[in-house]
Amino acid sequence: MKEGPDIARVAALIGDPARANMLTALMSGRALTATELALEAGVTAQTASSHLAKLHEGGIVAARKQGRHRYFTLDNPDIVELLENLMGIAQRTGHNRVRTGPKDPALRKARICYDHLAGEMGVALFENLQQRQFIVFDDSGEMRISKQGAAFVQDFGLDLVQMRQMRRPLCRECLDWSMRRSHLAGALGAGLLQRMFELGWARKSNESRVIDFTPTGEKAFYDLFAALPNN
Amino acid sequence: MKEGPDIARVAALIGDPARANMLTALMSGRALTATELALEAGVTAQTASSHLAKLHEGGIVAARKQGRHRYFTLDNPDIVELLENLMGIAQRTGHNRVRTGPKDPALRKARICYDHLAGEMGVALFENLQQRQFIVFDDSGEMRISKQGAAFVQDFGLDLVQMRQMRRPLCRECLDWSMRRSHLAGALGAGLLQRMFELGWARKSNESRVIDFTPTGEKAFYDLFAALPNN
DNA sequence: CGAATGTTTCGATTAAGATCGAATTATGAA
DNA sequence: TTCATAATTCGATCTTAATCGAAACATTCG
Repeated sequence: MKEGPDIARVAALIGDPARANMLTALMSGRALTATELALEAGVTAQTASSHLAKLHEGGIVAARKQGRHRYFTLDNPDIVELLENLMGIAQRTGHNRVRTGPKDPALRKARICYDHLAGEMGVALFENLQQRQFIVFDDSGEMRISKQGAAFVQDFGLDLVQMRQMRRPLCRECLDWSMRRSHLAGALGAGLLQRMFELGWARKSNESRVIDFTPTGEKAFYDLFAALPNN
Repeated sequence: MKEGPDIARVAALIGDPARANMLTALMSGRALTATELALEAGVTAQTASSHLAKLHEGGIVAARKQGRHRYFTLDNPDIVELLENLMGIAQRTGHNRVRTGPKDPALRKARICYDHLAGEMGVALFENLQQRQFIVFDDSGEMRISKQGAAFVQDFGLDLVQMRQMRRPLCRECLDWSMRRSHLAGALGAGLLQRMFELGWARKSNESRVIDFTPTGEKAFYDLFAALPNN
């Protein structure tokens, strides 16, 4: 009865509402200070400090001191994956009283999921890339980028060679809890969003996970990522 | 501060030690009764009943009534994935006082991880398949089975065509918490273990997650899965 | 230096929920 | 039917930990 790693320890750390709120906020991929996280979680700074100490001790978040601030981030990619996983299950098993998407329409439309695009636009992007067979599933059911897809994203300005050298998988599916459909994660998902920022199509909102697209940026997005296969 | 799915709800369900023990036991892939789970968790039947009601209500476990027993299983593959994920993190972030593997040597050697082989033999299997390039990582970093690999497993007696029709991915890596290295999960991992049972190489232990190999079975296993690439 | 801001420590309070004994319901066996 | 076993419900107890006020500590700025 006492074999194996102590999953209760880790799960309990995430299982407190205040801490879960903090972790959700950190899914924005941004480093946040203790005070910001306190605000996000709806608790006082003292309480937040205690929670953050626990999360840090437990290896869930990493802390970095800078001046009189302490910045926190999620400690490891597998933590991100765990939280994504949790969100999917929480969404699926949540009582029906819960609305199918976030209250905030902007959040539902485009938000950051750690470092890639989620929400309606994220799902649209993913499904378009699939339709055009830029992303395909091979025999073993694994997702990968096709030759045409590689050409397409390089044309868009991504350095595929460099991205392939990262230990992180290039293509990964991530269940979108607001849409209940998949969007693109992995190095490719992150790279595409990064490039959209560079092109000035969009920028991160400062106080939430919303991604703000400029009108021109949004038009360019749909021009490029809503094209049909046979165009 | 209150956006998105309620991950705290799910995490808190897993975060209680008694419930975590039950879920770990269910990772054996076997359907267990309430009493068995009570024993496993080290609590009385009343307490277990209350926990199981919560897990069921929360969509974590599925219940099936049979006679005067109630059998419980993990409700969904993504729950299994979540637990595997949690085990990996719990192992990685666990304090060093924790030994690097399970106490029970048999458990460390070969155990069931939901429906596939884990432990030393699981890791050996996975690494051998990789060495012989039966399992390869393609450009996008995704794992898949090679042509030679497909021939090999079909020769072993698996029906690849049927396995590919399952929605479940064929090859998946699963971090082995006792070895801190990967073993093979997914439909292929499950199929291989299944076939080993059929061949009489091994059988599930009745009261733990240990997989008992017969002497002949173990020899056959190492003969087949410890061969070098150039043999 | 002193003032302001960010963070942590300490201590006391309080709320949530894990636990079990006793009793109850359900099913199968004799 | 009667008995035994499995599972649940109820009620009471008790432990854990979340919370915040007050105060201390750290760092930057003027």
